[in-house]
Order: sequence, then structure tokens, then C-alpha cells
Amino acid sequence: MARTQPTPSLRPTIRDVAAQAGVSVSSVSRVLNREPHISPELHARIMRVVDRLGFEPDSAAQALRSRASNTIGCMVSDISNPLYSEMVNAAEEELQRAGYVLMLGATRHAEERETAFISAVRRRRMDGLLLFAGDNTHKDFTSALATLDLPCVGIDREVPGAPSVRADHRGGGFEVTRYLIGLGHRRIALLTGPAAVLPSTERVAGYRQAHIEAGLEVDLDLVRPQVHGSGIAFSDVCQLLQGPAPPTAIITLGTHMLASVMDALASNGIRYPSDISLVCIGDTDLARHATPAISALTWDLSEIGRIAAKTLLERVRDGDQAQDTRPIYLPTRFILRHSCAEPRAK
Amino acid sequence: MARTQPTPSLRPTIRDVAAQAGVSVSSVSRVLNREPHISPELHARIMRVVDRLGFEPDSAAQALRSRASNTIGCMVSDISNPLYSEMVNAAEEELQRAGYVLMLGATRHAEERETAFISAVRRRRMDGLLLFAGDNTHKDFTSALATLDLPCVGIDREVPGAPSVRADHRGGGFEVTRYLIGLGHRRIALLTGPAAVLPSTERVAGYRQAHIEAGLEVDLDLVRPQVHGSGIAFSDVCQLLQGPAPPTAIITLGTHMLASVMDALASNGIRYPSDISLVCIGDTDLARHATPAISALTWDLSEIGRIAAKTLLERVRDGDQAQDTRPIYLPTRFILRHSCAEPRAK
DNA sequence: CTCAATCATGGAAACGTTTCCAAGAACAAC
DNA sequence: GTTGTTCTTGGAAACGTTTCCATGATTGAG
Repeated sequence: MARTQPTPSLRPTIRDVAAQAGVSVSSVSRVLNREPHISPELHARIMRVVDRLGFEPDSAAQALRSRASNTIGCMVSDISNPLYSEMVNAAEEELQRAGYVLMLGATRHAEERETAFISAVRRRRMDGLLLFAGDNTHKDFTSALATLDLPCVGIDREVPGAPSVRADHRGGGFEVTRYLIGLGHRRIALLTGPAAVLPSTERVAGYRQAHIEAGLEVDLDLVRPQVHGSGIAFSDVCQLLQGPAPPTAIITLGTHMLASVMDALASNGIRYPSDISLVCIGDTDLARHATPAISALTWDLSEIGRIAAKTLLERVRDGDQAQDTRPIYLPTRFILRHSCAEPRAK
Repeated sequence: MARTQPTPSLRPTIRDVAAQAGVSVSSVSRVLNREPHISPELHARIMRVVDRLGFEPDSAAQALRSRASNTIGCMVSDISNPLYSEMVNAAEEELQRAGYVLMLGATRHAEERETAFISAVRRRRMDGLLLFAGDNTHKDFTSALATLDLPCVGIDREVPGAPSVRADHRGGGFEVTRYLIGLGHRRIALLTGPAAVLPSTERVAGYRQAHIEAGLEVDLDLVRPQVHGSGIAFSDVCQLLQGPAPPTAIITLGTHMLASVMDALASNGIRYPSDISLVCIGDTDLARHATPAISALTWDLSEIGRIAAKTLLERVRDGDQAQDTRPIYLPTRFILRHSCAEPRAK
């Protein structure tokens, strides 16, 4: 954090441009900001000098004076998760096109890093905030966020007073569960993310709903929210398989988790679809190319990222009048492959 | 870009703190910046007010005055590529720990977006720049970069005057090729990224070297640099397989490309390892869990990201004296699985 | 022809920090 | 007791923009 003594800048300032063009500083500013009431001659004269000098206005000075930094914050728990990186990628493209730069804050699920990022957002005068799925029980974070008073958009996350863009995880969970129930399964394990994260909450809700509609009880022991990382699913699956009433079907996340579920099946000598049915949430190369190929629930990640970015930009531009905070839902799609069958007769 | 009229800030400024504590503004600044020669009483009095008011210094003003933004730029072609997102993730962690924020610029392989990002780096007074692998024939970008005069670190990329952190792609390419040659293969296809990107260049060099050491000719028709995206590998593989002298082994990138190579094999009725041998570069869930499992070349992505970030931070802190620009190499590791065999006797 | 409105520009005051400079107090050395 | 140092603090000038206000030149309505 050691600050060094400022050296005289080598870069031309707006004053240099004004001097060389023989006009006032405010005229240069007006030309650069495309304000009305400027004569063509003045415009041409100034732009010539701007080009010749290669003048680029200083963002810090602009932000200081005008209170806008052309910067959007992006808070995500784990950018190395392909689900997130694909959404971030699409969002960044949209923001870049509009002249904004994306500031990335990876929280790694730690609330202190979430609140720290909020502080950075405020100090840096970011113009908007993209909030990706995260633990909604973090109270300190929620209250820090509330003090922010900044255009926000939630992605697979509820944000008080802000719109959100979400895949229909509840509907997806429902559809997959209903499909498995329809095949005759009665003990369906659900391996999903941490319970306090919206997609998981919704997924479990869909799962329950499917059971209720079929008149079945839900055995909560079969619902296994996984802490982050890939190691845990393995032992959970082993435990379920070796328990007194093992599941006949497993629904699991496609990213990270699917691989360790497959490992667990293999090390217990269990094969799909004959011994157990398998569905994964979030399509992956692995799901597509495993043998047999694995049925998967999928949705358009890029589209979510794009819509979120566009929605946020609208709010940034319109200021406070944008009060439509209804969530935007994107459908999921169930891709049937060859990983499911009727359960074995007992 | 429409700027609104600045409203009187609700947030306390350093002046408010000074007034409430009954001290001068410069004293507050000194306390906040941990400068020496401050009496404990003054320190306590100021910090009390800082805490009570929840004062957070404004980054724009700091950047304007001190010419440091505590911001690191990160230029990457495609953040949705798991190879990159994992490195970025590790780098971000390191930077965050040091109090820096990462500004992401995804170029999507377009030179205009590369130069635009350089401009953003300058305008925003970023303190350093992480440059991920990209097309090294982009002259406009190279010259724009040269004018920047900022601490940089290349990742799987050469940057004039700056150190770089790289996996030993040449060694990896050599090792894999030698292994396949050792099995008896004489026609080994190499599907890699665009030729002008360092890892591909190096990989091809290793591939050639292995051929030369074995006294074999290199058939350049077998070396297929792929343009970005996954579609192309499919047709390239089909073309090779259906050609007059099809390869008996394929080396392909693990990310994106492996899946379409497998598709191409399947649709030509060709099975590995019996009909053809297969190795992928960059380990993935798919490589691990395909049947048979696919031998893969791997390396430590997180470590690369961490080292790059640390190296950059050193350079940012030390200013210009850090003149060691030797590349830092990380080893690759070849994981033998069951996707290779001796070529069929003709 | 007058008076007001609009246009086109310039001057200067912000924005919120850091840092230079000055100055008094305390302290040490002679 | 004088004379330098070193501490400790305050005042004020930057940093590079945007934007308010002022001013003279046009224009238009009556």
C-alpha cells in the first residue's frame, strides 16, 4: 500500500489539449462528452488536438468529479466453477460493449470477503453490482448491501429491492424428480449445493413438490446438501449406498460433483442405469460422453449472464425510477440420455 | 455514459473526520496511511471518529492524487475456458489478500478489444497487468503495450521486458509425443490451439523435437491448429481419419476439444485404444471418467495463477528496480491411463 | 426596434484525497 | 545556554476532471 511520490505525469491532460487548441478547458470537456451547443469548427479543432496528443481522460478524475466510474462490480463465490465463469463471460461481454469494466470479487463463500467487497464497491464508486448465487443467511452481508443504495441485479439469487435473473431450478428439480418417480423410483437421492443458496433451495422445493403430487413421503436423509468442493459427495454417496435403504436413483450436480458420484458408484460396484439411475444438473462434456451417456438438466448460462448485464445497465442508466424488481426466469431443459431405468424389483 | 449532476455526498469525507476529531485533515490522512511520527493520543482520537462515522476513503480521490489505484488488470481471451478461470481464480485470491481488486478484460481473441483494454488500463491508472496467453502476432496490441510502462506479468505468454509464468508445454508435448513414438506410432496427429499462441507454439516444438530425436519426419498435415470454439476439431479429425494416411494416434486439448474428437471417432466407427491412441492435454473430468479413461498431460493451474500474482505484486511494490524477466516454468505431468496402445499392424 | 430567449464559449469552483512546506515543541549535544 | 536534530502537527497546494455561472453574440417574437 506504500504510495510513492507523484511524478509529473507524462500523459497529456485536458489542459494541454485546451492550450494547444487555444480553447478553454470546459470546451474540451464538452466536446469529449458530446454535449449539445458546440460549433462544428470548435469540435473539429479540439478533436484534431485530442487525436494528435493521444489524449485519454483520466478515470480517477472523472469518477471523483462526476461520481460515476464506468465500473461494474461482480461478486461471485467461485469463478473457477464453469457454471459461473460462463455467466460471467457473457455478462462481461455485454458490459464491455457498453463501455464498462468489470471488477471481479471472488468470495470463496466467506462472508468477510463479501462485506469487504461491498466496501470496495462503495469506495471505488462502482456504478452497479452483479450478485451471483451465494449464501442468503449471511446477515452482515445483507445489511452491508442494504446500505449501498446502488443498482444491483441478482443472478440465481434474491436481492432485496433488486431484480434477479434465474434459471427455473424449482421447475427443473420438479421435472427430473417427477420423471424418476414415473419410472417407479421411490428413493431418490438429491445431491445439491449448500441449502442456503437459492438454486439448491429451489431445487429441493421442486423435488418435494414432485413427491407431494405423487402422494409420496420425502425422506430428508436422501437430500444431501454438499459443502463446496468435490470431495464430500463421494462419502455421502458411499454412505447412502451402504445404508439400510439405499436410493435407487441419484440426482447430482454436473459440475465437480458428478465425477465423484461416479467414483463412488464404481468403488461400490454399482452400475448405472441397471443398478441405479443417474441424472445430473448442469450439462457437461462428462455427462454427454460418459458411457452410458447421462441424462442432464440444462439451461442457458450465457443468456442469464447477458440478461443480467443488460438489466443492470438499464437500471444504471435510468437511475432510481426503475422499480420493476420481478425476477426473470429462464426455463430449464431436461435432456434424456441413457442413465435411467426402472428400479430393480426387490 | 450520461453523467448526472453530482448530489452532495452522503458519505463522510476526510474533512468531516478531521472536523469532528478537532484535528487537521493531513493528520487524519497520516493516521489512515500508517505514517510514522504520530502520537498515540492523536491516533486513538482519529480512529474513534473514523469508526463512529464509518469513514471509508474514496478510491477515486486517492488514485487521482497518489497515482495508484490498488487495481490490477487481467486480460484473458476467454474466462469461460476452465484452464483460464482456474488460473484467474488463484490469481484473484492472491491479489485480494494484498488489498487489490482485479479488473477483468475478456478479449475474445479480438485485437481491438486488446488495445481497448490497454487504454482502460492507462485511463484507470491500474497498478499492474496480468496478461494471459493470446495471439502474439497482434502488432497493434504489442506496440500499445510497449507504451504502457507498467508492471506486467505474462501467463503462458511472452511479454517484452516482463517476466512470465508458464507451464512447460514444450516439455509436455515432447514427453507425450515420445511416449507415442515409443509405442510404435509413426503418424501422430496434434490438435492444439491457434499457432500464434505460446502454449501451442511450444507444444508443436516439443512434438517436432521428439520426432527429430527418433529420426522421424514430421508430417505437417498432422499438426492441426484449431481456431477457437469446439466445432472445428470435429471436421479436422474426420478429415484426417478419412484421408489416405490416417493417424494412428491423436493428441488433443482436453478442454472443449476432447469431446468433439470423441464424437468424431464415434461417428467414424473408430474406437480407442484399439483402433487409435488418444492423449489429451489438460486433465478433465471427462478424461478421467471416459471409458476407457484417457491419458492426460496436466499441470498446476492454480500454482501458475498464484505465482503470477505474487510476481506481479513484487514488481508493483518494488517499482522499476525489479529487472529479472526470466520466465518461470512449471513442470507438466503425464498421467497414464488406458487410451493408448501399440498401433495396429498394417 | 426592443426584449427576451437561446447559443456558444470561457473562467473558476468544486470533487476528496495526499503531500509539500512550515513551524512550534521536545530533545540532545556541545 | 545555545544550536541543531527529530517529533508532531497544521495549512494549503496540488491531482485532472466536470459543472456551475457569467458573458457576449445570435436569433425570434411582438
